[in-house]
Amino acid sequence: MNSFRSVAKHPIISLIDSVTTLKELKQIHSQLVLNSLLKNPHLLGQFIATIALNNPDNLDYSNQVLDQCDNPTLFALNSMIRAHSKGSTPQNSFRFYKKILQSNHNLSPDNYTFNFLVRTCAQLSAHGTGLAVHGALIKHGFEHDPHVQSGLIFMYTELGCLSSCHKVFDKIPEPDLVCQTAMVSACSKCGDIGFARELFDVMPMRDHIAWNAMIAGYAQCGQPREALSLFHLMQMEGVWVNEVSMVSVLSACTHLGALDQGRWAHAYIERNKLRMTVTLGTALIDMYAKCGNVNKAMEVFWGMKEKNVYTWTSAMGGLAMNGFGKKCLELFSLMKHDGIHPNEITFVSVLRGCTVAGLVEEGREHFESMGKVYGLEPQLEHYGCMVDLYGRAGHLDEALNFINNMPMKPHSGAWGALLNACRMYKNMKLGELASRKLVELEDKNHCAYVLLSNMYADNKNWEEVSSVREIMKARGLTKLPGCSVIEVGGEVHEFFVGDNSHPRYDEIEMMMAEISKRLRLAGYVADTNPVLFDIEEEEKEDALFKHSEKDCEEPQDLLGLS
DNA sequence: CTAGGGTTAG
Repeated sequence: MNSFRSVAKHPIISLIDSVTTLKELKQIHSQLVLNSLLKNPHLLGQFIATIALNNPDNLDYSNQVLDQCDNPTLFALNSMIRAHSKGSTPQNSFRFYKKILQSNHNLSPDNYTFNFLVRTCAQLSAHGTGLAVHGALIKHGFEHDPHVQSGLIFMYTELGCLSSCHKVFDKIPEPDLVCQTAMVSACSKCGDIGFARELFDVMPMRDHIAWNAMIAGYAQCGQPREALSLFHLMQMEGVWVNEVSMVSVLSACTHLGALDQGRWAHAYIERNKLRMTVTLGTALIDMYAKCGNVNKAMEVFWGMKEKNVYTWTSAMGGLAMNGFGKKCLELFSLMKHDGIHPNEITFVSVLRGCTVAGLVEEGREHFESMGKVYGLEPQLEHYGCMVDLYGRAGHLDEALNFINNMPMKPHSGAWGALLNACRMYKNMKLGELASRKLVELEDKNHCAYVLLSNMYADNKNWEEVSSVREIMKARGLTKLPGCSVIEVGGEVHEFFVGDNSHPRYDEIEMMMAEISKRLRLAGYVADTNPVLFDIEEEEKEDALFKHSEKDCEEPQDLLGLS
């Protein structure tokens, strides 16, 4: 009996798990070769699996080892497909699938092979290939393997193909918990949250992952209240809550602007000693920053031992959103210094930081660097940010020039940013052009009409104002009222413009008057320019005082950056 | 000796 046939890991293989450097790995490799241990195909398979799965983002070495071997086992090849499906080069999975098919040692793909391959297709969003793999696995008879089935549902979810998810799911006579949860997730991610909930409600057994999937579904599809109420139910039913649940809860609080509930969630995490994962920390930072407590967001940020590109991007975006442009850019430098590579979304935060700091030239340089230094292709969002950057700085011609030189068709975001800038700087001519373009792109967009009519109002051109209003009426558009949301004692209150329906409106109005008085005493003077046309001058100032955002200077030494 | 469902930044 060959001792290498035993099921247990060879001690040398176990050693690799603790190896971190390539140098050490090579030493172990040469030891194995010197002792002829790698001639044993099972040990070679274990070796390859271990080094590949430990470094899925750099598979050069395991590729080399495998290529030197002329009779790799199915286990070794499956491990290579698996590692590639998890890493940064999933397309290479297919090389090993071919090796299985072309093997002269009578290998044929098994259920593991297809499970990993399906994940590769999901990772690549490769629709055609996904269909081909689906066909191949049916041909090889693995259609009824539950692991493969849940993998297929996951793949079609990533491909955005809900009807295919249904086709797979409906063919399963008795779908298990995992397939059911995958289907709940598929429906909520592909836009059918109602059916997701129906499925969830009729599940005979629901574990904490099923609950997490349903709560995440609500949080992701813009129904944060439902997410929170389902979380409440989850606690009532005594289901195990973990850090994944809390990420969705925080995300729901963020979308509601519910700082008190967000604080409660933070306290809950600490009280129950949940693991502060990178994802959870990032969700906390995002919640605090977007609910307006940027200092607390940064406190969480600095307290995190491990940070990834999401964490940094989130903190930078939060700083920019709260008006701390320079701090945002300082953080960008620190992030690069820490060896974290920025991605497309990071640059959205960077460009916003430049915009709020008014750093036009620096913004342009960062934009240029995306392609030249980081190999990232600017997307529509980045072009929109650049128009905003030029526009808010008053460089309207450059903003227009930028739009005209975009390599793709300018979207409403670009024209909208220009229109907004035209109003800020009272450029009627350009403003008319921008709003015309905006209406061409989406003729049901209120913003174009409203901004344009406000511009005419600024100019006291009342005839044009009413003509825009007439057009809006003719096209069935009435202005959506602006809405502010505030949360008090766990209850969320909404206020629309001119809305006095709140039960405690009188008290609120008295308090607002008091705040306004103190603001005036403190020297705050309302800027009445960018305000709606149809109210009188004193009324305008009154309306402005009730608006919640006030421009303020960047406070110093607040954010632990200096 | 390998595998499946849930989480974060625009």
